[in-house]
Amino acid sequence: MTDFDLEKFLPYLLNQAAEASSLAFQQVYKDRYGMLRNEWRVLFHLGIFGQMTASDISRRAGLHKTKISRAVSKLEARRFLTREKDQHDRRIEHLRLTKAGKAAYTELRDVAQSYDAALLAELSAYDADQLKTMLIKLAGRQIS
Amino acid sequence: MTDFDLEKFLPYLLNQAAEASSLAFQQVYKDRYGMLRNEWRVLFHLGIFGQMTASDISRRAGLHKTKISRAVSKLEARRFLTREKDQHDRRIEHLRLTKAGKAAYTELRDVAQSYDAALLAELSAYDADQLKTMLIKLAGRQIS
DNA sequence: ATGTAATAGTTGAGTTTGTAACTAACAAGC
DNA sequence: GCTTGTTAGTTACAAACTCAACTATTACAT
Repeated sequence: MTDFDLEKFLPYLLNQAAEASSLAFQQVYKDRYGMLRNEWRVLFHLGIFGQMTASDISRRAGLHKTKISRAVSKLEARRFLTREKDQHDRRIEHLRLTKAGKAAYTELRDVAQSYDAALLAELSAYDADQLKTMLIKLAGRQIS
Repeated sequence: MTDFDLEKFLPYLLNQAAEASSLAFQQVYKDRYGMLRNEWRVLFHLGIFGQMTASDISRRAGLHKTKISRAVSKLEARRFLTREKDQHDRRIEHLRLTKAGKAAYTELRDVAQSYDAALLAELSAYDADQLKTMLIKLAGRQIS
């Protein structure tokens, strides 16, 4: 009956690794900031790139626009970001972190950095680099 | 503002890679068999290991028991598996694939195998092996 | 200018998931 | 025997996701 090694099937294995490696970080943004995964992602995009529109984030993160829309609403309600209508195209909203949003981002970014380092600690620097290169190759898509 | 490389943050990167690499396979089990992710996983566990209990699968797959419970119900409704109460401990149900379940498993397993091969085609055999070893290390968890 | 298509973003209905509480059966101590 | 605790599995309710439809605005073709 043992004819297929599920644990080595890449989509499965990647999911296991992704969930396991997200767990501890999730505790932080969830328990400490009451954020969801998509909210954290939006926060980081704005923290890193500054002003962006919802569509920009959607394209960059590979997240559906409804997820962005709801995440933005939540973050706005918590006063972590502000919206500003574009002067020339009034369909567009420019999003930007507030002071509180930036503070949250900075703190979470620091957590992320040390957490990432801890995750990679078991690997050699060379292996870590190889790993990320291969993962980037595998991630090379765009969902919608 | 560019002080953190989100695309190289391991939990994020792993999620992106996992989603991208699951996409095409998902089409198959979803569109062709109307299955969800957890149903597919349960099917595979039973296909590979033969008779198991829900708890066995839960421990092995790192899936919460409610997910297993629901997946098992669906698969049973579709006549892909049968339940049999244990003689000595009547809390326990032994799960087993039906003929139809085995057929579905076999077909999906073949799809999975060639899909996995296709995913890894861009990598050298050595790299592929390295990748899986590292992912297994990162996945070394147990969620509940 | 006017009709058609495309883009930005939101909303709603149905589905799936998460969390906790629940039933049922066994186990262990007294 | 009883009480208490543990394990197997299900269910209920709220939260989150999916997908399609919707509004508003801009772009483009005739």
